[in-house]
Amino acid sequence: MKAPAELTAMFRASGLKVTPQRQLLFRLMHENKSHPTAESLFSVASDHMPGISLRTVYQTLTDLSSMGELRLIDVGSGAARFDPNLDDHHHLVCQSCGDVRDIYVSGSGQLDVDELDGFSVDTTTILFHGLCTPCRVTQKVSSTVAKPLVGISKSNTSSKNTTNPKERMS
Amino acid sequence: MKAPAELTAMFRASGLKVTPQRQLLFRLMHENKSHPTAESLFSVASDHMPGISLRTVYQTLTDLSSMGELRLIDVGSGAARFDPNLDDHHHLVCQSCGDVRDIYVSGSGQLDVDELDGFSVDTTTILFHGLCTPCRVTQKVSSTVAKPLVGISKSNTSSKNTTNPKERMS
DNA sequence: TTGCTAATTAGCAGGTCTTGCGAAGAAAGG
DNA sequence: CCTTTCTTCGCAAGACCTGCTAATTAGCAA
Repeated sequence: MKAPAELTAMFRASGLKVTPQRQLLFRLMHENKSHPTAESLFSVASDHMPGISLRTVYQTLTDLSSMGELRLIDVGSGAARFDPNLDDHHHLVCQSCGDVRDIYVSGSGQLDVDELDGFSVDTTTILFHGLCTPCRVTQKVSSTVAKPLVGISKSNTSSKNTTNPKERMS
Repeated sequence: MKAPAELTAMFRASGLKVTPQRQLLFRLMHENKSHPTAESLFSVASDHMPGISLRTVYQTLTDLSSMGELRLIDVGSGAARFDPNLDDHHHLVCQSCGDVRDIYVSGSGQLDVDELDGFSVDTTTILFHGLCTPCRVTQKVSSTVAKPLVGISKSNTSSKNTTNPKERMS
């Protein structure tokens, strides 16, 4: 994703307005490696700008995605995540803490596939599910934790961050 | 996924009861290649057993998943899909009709990954997004269809199948 | 600066998908 | 046939996301 100043220019060039809310979100997402959900970004944004609306966060993230400045990723944990890294890369997902990390995979473009017959592939997404180092070290083999279909739910309503989507921002 | 008779034995051996609802769902899922959602399976099940509850379908699919007889797949279209194919395989997802097909990928186990440092990979899921043959033939290049974050929504309430999750069952 | 107009924000209602809960019902086993 | 325990149904509720609209504001021009 481009730097805030460039995004500002791009937005104005497209007839879109650059509001303080958008500028804040540009800054918070720029080089953000935490793969935040809309909700977790909202939480951080609220610290900088109390009163900002979750709706606005969704709106801006969606706008940036459709401009190609953000990649939307779905790791199956319930809520969509947003990634400003536009390189060709994939993701590591910790099954314990839910953390998501970028990973570069060589040769993923020419995976050897059987019986494609007629299907034309546009994009390939690869998710590696496993345990990150902190979680692997901490945990004994806690066996099959019957996990619900949807992701680990957070019951924090716009307050501080809890566990799952770790944020490390300015 | 095992055959209905075997599942019946397994369930009883675990102290679980084998109800007509479960037997029907065992049959409907056995060798089912359509990757149904709970809702679409419910729709088909309702034709065979009017009055069956969507709740029961969810319950049984979840049970089968945690017994390892069904794989839960999330192609990012909003609703979870269930796959009785337990082979090591991946999925082709048509961006136009939403259809999901199994695909066998050789060498996906030893993808060349950079900087794994410490992360231990348990499972790898690969999604190929593109167009299936029917959709590719039909469509002109309909450009960027601004697609919502959540999947194509269906407003059919437990009636016949509409478009998205195609069912071809007994 | 002032004024205009189109874009944006906030907030809430509503939609989709899934799970929690409890009363009524049914499968297993004696 | 009876008892125990698990299931089913149906509804309420929760999580996530989008539609709608009145009030506000950015950007531009005079």
